[in-house]
Amino acid sequence: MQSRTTETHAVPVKRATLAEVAEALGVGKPTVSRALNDYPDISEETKRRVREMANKLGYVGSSRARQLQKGAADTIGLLVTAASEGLQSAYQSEFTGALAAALDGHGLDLLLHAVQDPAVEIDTYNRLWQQGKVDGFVLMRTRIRDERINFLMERGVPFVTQGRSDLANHHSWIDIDSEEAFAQGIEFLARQGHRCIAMISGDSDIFSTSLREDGYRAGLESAGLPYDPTLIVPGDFSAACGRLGLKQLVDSASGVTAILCANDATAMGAISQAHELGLSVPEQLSVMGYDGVRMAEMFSPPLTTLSHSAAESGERIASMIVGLVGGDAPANHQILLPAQIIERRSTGPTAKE
Amino acid sequence: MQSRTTETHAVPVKRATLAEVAEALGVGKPTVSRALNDYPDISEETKRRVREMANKLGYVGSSRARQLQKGAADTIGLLVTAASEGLQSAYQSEFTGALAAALDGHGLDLLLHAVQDPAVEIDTYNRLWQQGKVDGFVLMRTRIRDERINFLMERGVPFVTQGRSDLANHHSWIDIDSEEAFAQGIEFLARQGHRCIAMISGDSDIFSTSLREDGYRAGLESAGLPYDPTLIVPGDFSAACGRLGLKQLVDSASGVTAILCANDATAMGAISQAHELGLSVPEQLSVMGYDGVRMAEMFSPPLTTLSHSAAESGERIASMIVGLVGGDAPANHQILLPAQIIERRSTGPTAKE
DNA sequence: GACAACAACGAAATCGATTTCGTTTGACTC
DNA sequence: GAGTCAAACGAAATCGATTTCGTTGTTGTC
Repeated sequence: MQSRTTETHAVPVKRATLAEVAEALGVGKPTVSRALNDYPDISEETKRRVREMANKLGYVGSSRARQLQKGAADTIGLLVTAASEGLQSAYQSEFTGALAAALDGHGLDLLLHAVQDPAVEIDTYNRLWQQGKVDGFVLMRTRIRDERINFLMERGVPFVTQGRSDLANHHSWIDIDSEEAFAQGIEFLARQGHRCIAMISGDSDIFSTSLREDGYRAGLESAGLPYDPTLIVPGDFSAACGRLGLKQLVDSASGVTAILCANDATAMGAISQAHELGLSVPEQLSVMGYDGVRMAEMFSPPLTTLSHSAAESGERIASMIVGLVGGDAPANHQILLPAQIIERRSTGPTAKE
Repeated sequence: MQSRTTETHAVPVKRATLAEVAEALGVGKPTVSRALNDYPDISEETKRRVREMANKLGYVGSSRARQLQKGAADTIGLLVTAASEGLQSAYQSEFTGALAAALDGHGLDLLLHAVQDPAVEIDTYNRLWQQGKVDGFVLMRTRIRDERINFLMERGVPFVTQGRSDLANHHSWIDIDSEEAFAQGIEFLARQGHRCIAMISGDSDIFSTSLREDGYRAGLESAGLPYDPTLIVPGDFSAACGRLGLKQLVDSASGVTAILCANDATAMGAISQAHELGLSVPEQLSVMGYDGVRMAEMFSPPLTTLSHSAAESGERIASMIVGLVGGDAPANHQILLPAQIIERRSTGPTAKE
């Protein structure tokens, strides 16, 4: 590693204030403020002059002062936890990007905070809210008995979750109908002739995990296949657990010919391990993922997956949180989006061995 | 899609103010403020009482008011552009997560903004700065003649770039010694017997791209291999360009036996395409990536790559921007970090055909 | 011509914490 | 006991925009 220093030549440029614009124009501050905010009691002529001068002086209102007075930060908070891999997770980062883009469309900024120690998670939500740095939150990966939700609801903090929760009827959320999606995934595999289909699941404390497992069971049932609890192997949405899970399934010689994974990362890990064990996908083993992250398409083999749009989720959540913060939406709003199968080459008809 | 609404039961809890704490204690506001900020001219006894009461009242200072008075936002801005795939890029999202975590350690928050239209990119930097929403910026993916750098330098806005630039001597940056890394990558491949090594490169307007190509050439030279310009195929750091690039190299029947890609995403795309064309990796073709993203390990085959730590880059950039913003560091600071080869299974000795 | 009604704009208060500049109290000196 | 000095604390100003509440002119009406 090399490291060095050089001189800096920065010449700070001071920012123009509203008072300066007012003085330059020989009018009062309220006039400038209202003209810029397009109030009806300012004449068109004055508004024009004010806008012109503001422009000329390169005036951009201080959001600090504005926030203090108006009580709004025009910022939404998003906390990612190391435990859920944070932005390491492809889906979560795609969603985060989409959310940031969508919020921008509403004039809001996104405050991203990495929570390292789970013990201070709630404190961080509290601090950001109390400090007035954010007007509300977006929560990813809702958990079973999610204390964040209780905490925020208790103090009336606006928030929208990506994923349902135990208290789903009492707050705003957006979610993918993963139960239905997993059921369809199983039926799809069954139609291809698979009789013994396993699932590598997600963290047991994530709310959505049980929904996905329910879908797995429902799919099995509607396909007329027996349900064997040992065929659901626990995981944590990581690629690593996909490797482990696959090895375990193969070692147990359960006769599995297809595996539906809790998400794409896990599916990729499973495939990677399968290759390592000399199993070819999909000839000897079909693997299906969930989420439809972009990388899935570039995987080898390209991943068959239950896809849903991070962009759409992001946009809808943005609208919802804007409504909540703005107070236009006194009631909670809940949206369930469907996922759809994208068939690629990690799945195929079962081999006749 | 389903959508519904339910009633909300939120009971807003008002936040305690400094004045309230002062009154509850029967002391003046300045006393509370200074006690909480641990000023020396407040007696220990008073500090204790103030802290106690503040705690009891659940007082958390409004950062809005604090910002207005102190002129600092305790927030660093990071803009991701759609053009550079933003958080779609595994490396960029890993880095972003690491940066957020590191900033947290310094008591700063990260403001993430997605720039959709390149035309308003500079405006956005300007707005965030003028509004006082951020104290400084971190720039990713520096470009050749990067106007963001000129803009920020001109107005004395604190910033640190991840990647050098034309003005590298005049601002703070952190970068990976990609030239050296690529040279070593080529030498590594050459040692395995490869004589015809291609490169799938990155966007030509990204500063680092030329460095990587220089490294490629330097490696060729030190390995005593001839340089053929047609063996550098242009790309854009995406997986898609990896697919295209590989196809092009194969079609041209150039006799290439190894490919060094501009980053891991491109390498994965290339491998995926190779498989599709019936080429086995690494038996018939070796592919090496750059960055060392976590997914690379789970790929099939696991990717040999020139790895460097996003976490370390994030931490160092955080320290640098903190220094700049705090003014402790009047001079620029520049750090060059090394990358190292992680040999996995996407590379191997050249086949004797 | 007196008075209501309205349009257009300003002075001053406000948001909540920090800072500047004193003031008070007590200890200590000679 | 007057005078010095430091420790401990407060009143008021400050940051910059917004809001409240008037205050000016103007127009319109009878």
